[in-house]
Amino acid sequence: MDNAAIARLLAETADLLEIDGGDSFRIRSYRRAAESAEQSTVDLASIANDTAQLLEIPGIGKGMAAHLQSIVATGSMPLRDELLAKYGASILDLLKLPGMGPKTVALLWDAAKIASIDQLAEAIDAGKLTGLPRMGAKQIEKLHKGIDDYRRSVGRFRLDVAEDSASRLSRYLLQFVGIQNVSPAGSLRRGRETVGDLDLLVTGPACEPGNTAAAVKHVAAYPEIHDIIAKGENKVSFHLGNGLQVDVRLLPSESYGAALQYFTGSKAHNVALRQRALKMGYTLSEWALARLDDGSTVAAKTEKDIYKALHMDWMPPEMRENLGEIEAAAHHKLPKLIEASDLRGDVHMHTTATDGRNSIHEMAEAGIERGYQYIAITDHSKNMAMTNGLDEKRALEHIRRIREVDKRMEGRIRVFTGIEVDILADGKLDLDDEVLTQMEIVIASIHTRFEMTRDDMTARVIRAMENPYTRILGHPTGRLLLRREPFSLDMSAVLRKAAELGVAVEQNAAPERLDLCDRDLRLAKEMGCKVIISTDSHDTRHLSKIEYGVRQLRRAWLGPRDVLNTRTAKQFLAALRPRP
DNA sequence: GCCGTTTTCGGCCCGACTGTTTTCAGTCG
Repeated sequence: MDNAAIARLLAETADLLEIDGGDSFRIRSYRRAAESAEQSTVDLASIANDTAQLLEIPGIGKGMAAHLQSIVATGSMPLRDELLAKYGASILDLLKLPGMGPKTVALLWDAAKIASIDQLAEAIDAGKLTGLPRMGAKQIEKLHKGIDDYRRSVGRFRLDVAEDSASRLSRYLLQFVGIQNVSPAGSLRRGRETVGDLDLLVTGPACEPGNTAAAVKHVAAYPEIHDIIAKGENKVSFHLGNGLQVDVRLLPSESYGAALQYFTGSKAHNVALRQRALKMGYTLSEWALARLDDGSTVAAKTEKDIYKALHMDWMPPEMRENLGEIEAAAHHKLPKLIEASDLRGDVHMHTTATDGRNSIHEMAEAGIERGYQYIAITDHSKNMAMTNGLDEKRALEHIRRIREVDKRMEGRIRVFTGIEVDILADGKLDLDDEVLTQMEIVIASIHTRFEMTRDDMTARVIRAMENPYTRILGHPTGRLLLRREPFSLDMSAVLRKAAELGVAVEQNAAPERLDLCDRDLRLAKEMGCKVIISTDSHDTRHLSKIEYGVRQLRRAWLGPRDVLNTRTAKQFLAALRPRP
């Protein structure tokens, strides 16, 4: 069991305890232990026997150490089992609905023994919720919508989760001598923000026709398999423990390119490509591009061969959505897409001054390690009380410390002073101008999800951008993938205004955020809106998550010139809206 | 349940917003 799985069990226990009405400080200690487990760089399972070593981890005391040992030994712990027996596992799904916290779950349980989303939906339809305390019409409507959103998202997985599963499985598959190559295809390869299932293409001597039995057996013996759906000569389908469906296909190497092309998709791209092939007297399948008349193979071994035979340039998978890439490739006019290595700086991150886990200096060193020429320290402002947000006085002290570190780096990296200010209900920022005027980078972000109309929400964001100190609009849509829908915002009005004012819009690269979807990004490019990409990192490790945001930019055909932080430090500052 | 001690127990990030309250509880960040 890895640390992440242990952390999940502990967090789950905390949720259950909360529903059960347990002591809030006790609950918090379970949460902290979960966080600690997740963050820890030592493999907990391997040191579980050594109690002394466990106790060295912050947030782990005698009780928690015993829990950990139980988890590693049995896969669970008595307290969790007890609570699960009482409520059932699916009661935890209820907490995923917006506006639904432990108290409300407990209320629903006490009043109507509701313990799952399906039961809640039934109860709403039957009108059983009316009359319950704190359950007015609005609240019920909110839950109803939340259930709809939830049901739309089940069965999909975030890109980073799928990628993680894919790379672990790949490592396992490659242990087999006859397997030489494993490539993810499908929406994972195209860099979609969420994926429905995993397509892995496998080649090597053990994958040649008539010779696959041993390789199939190896695939089916993968320890993380939950249940096998189908097992044939060339394909094994199964679910992983986390519910992700995986299709592993064994392919002869001579049709590898055709298969990779076919299984990468998208469907729309493939349909258009096959039409093109037909017009040229060919037929395209997962096995090969072949002549229509005599069936002889024209190309099959690599994707490049196939596109070339269709008189096209090879294109990155992120572009394959039939949104003009076929014509562009045929006219040899594909744009150059941005790459992570083009970026010269990351300008949104937090430190221990607020809710980050590393110091200014550590973040700077991590920036250097990534090859950056500059970073910006942008901690939270006072309205974010929970994060220990900075008030005016602390913000000024913090700037002084940032400048000190900047000086101490002696040009190895520039460290910009900055702040992530909160946008209040009326669109004002929560810090005084005297402080903001000291900052090189002012990111204005919405953190509170107000129940307001689309027009009011849009006006609020625009008002915040009209503040002359705002240089960047931070995580503009507030979405959390598979958990929370974006704000109700008129995105084209926001982007138009940003372009007009010269405010840069942030693509938040964290894989659970990816604020701007490809459509928003295309819109931003069309309108000449400045775009920056950043990680909103709370620790040094998170800086590498920039890759996920970059893939989203690539899906919208953005090149290095379309993104401000591909520029040098000086050029970057000059490209931002001028300070008042 | 953890931590840091005042070695035996008290403290443990807090403020804004919403809906249903007629003065506040619950959720969120």
